[in-house]
Amino acid sequence: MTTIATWNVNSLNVRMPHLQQWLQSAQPDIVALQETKLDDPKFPDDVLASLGYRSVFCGQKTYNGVAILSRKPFTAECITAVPGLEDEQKRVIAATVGDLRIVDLYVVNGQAVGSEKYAYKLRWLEAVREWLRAELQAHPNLVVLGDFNIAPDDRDVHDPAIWNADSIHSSTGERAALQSLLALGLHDAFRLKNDGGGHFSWWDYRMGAFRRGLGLRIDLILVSDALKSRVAACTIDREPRTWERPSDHAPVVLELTDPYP
DNA sequence: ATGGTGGTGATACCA
Repeated sequence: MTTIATWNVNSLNVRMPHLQQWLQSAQPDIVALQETKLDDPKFPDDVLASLGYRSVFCGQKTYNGVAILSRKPFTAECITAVPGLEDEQKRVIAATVGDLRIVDLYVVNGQAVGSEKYAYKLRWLEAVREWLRAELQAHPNLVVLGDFNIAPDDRDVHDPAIWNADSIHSSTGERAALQSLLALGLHDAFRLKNDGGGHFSWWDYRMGAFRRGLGLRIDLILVSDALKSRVAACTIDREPRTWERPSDHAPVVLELTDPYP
């Protein structure tokens, strides 16, 4: 079995103790991180190495920043930008581990429907789609995971009246953009194993949202056609969200059976 | 009804 996780840590500086504790208890093979908020020289790759994880990372100060951790060696140079997209923001990293291609995304938040940041979100997702089209051609065993900042459908929001067609994270345009990624031949791994609503990966820090169960499922793991039959489980680990000074996101964990033979 | 919380870093900005 291979365990692959995604977690928006909202500052790796602050969350390093949480990450260490979680790595030790969950024992994932591969972890995609978002919002590390660290310049590359400050990335704690030595500490992670002492815990048994190699890392590749692409960060900046204060905002954004992504990384992939792996117990097994990376077997190709990593990519840290969307080909052909002009973008200062460090939001993507792709790496290869064994027979798996891993693409880690920190999708643009988008602020509000109709804003400039919303337009940037949709433009960015279009460029990512064209990149993923090429990645799929080159790497049939593709996992695309991260903070998508999009709740795929109404089961993925606590209140569809609040999170509606005009709200950021659930708008018609964002959901269409996500569907066009899936149309490349990708599958929302969580939905391969769970049908119901009320499963969330993010809760606002404000108004006791976590305690009251008011969340969204916006952290996703997508798998290619070739990997679909290897998905054994996909779960959201809410426990780290209960810890003191938590990230506002919970880790999402995919379990893949090993290829036969 | 606005502000409610948190990270960064020193003041607003982003989420």
